[in-house]
Amino acid sequence: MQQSTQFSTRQRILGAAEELFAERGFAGASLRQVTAAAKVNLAAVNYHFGSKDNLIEEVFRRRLDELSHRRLERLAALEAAGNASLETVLDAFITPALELSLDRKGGSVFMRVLARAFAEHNGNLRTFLSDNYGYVLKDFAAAFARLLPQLDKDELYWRLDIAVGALTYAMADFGMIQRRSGESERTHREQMARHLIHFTAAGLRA
Amino acid sequence: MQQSTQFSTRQRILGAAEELFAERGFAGASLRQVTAAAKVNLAAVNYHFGSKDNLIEEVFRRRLDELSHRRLERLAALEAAGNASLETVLDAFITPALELSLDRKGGSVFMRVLARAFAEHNGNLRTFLSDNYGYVLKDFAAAFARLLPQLDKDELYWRLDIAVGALTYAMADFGMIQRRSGESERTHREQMARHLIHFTAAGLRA
DNA sequence: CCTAGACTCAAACGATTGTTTGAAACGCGA
DNA sequence: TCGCGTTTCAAACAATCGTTTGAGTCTAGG
Repeated sequence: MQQSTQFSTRQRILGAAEELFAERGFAGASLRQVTAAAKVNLAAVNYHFGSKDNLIEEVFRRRLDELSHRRLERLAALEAAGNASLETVLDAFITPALELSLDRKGGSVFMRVLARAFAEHNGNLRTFLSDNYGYVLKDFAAAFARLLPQLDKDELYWRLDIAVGALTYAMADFGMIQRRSGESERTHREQMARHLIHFTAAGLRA
Repeated sequence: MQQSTQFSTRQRILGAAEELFAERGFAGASLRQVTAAAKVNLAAVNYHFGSKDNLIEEVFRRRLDELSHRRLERLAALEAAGNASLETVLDAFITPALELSLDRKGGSVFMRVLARAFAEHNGNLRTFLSDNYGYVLKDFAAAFARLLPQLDKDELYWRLDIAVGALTYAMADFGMIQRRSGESERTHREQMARHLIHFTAAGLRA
């Protein structure tokens, strides 16, 4: 099924698809553009992934499997050490995403793709993400419920809903804030994570 | 240039385009789907709007002209009455959008389209919106700067960036919160606006 | 060396894309 | 009623879409 050279084609398609989906959307990026950017043959997509829809899902799977694991790992460590607070739990959610977007050349590419997925209000994609990675949000929601016992269930879910929105939007770098010249991408994103935790913790606590 | 019957075709195209853009994105919704939903001839789009790109811009213009006006109107009234606070200024920004999404059958349709526009990171659309409606955000930013004099410029812009993200995402109803059965669309959205103001004010103040 | 399976490739499939065309239908002022 | 500008219409344009095909190349195992 897989060989040594398979790394190349499969992985390059996923990388090119990720970037083009971020830039032009799922419908807006064609397989010809993807395969041209990846420098592979057009038919390679259907050979390795079966269809465009499967390719889209695989773009998410490649990142979200590890991202989800790291988030829950940090959350568990926090609870085990007994120093869970709004700030540390938010950090457990944000920092893995921050690292993911820092160890890649493009920066926040995948986070932008993820934000695009939220816009697909009804569709296979939302179902796919909810079915496969919904448990992560559920676990974090439970942690927040423990930290905010004074809020009733409705109140809590409203605030978490808004918090997820703020995180998604900010991590995707959709905002108007430009990186200051001389400031590195790393510094910029680390500052954003810091502000994001501060802002969101205050909103949840309010 | 315009006649009594022109209301029909032009306006029905805009309405159908708005709904299909919200549901499938700009690239994902074809002109044939739009004209079929609007029950007009395919060529009517290019006759009335010139091109698909122009149609997209017009979908925004139709709503944003009035929305921007109402937002600034409320903001000015607040400042004139001398009772500007974080909550009231946020209300001046949110309530007109709330009303817009309530007086239409589809609900939050246009707000979803607007959120899609933010995902088009580089493109004519971001430039178009920034050029034509950027002054609204600028005026509100100035109002917030007056209300938060203890924050330096950088700190303020970070927080506003995150706040805009939370507002955009929440108004587009991208979240996981489902309307409770028996609860009207109106009640649901009014509750959301209330929580949004509370959350965001706390985040800005933190 | 030879063969079987994994992989790549150019080419083509029918369907769909945005846009254009020219003629038909409409509606109002003269 | 006539005529003219506005609007609608079916049809077609070239281009591009996702997908399939079948022959080709490559490489590891016997």
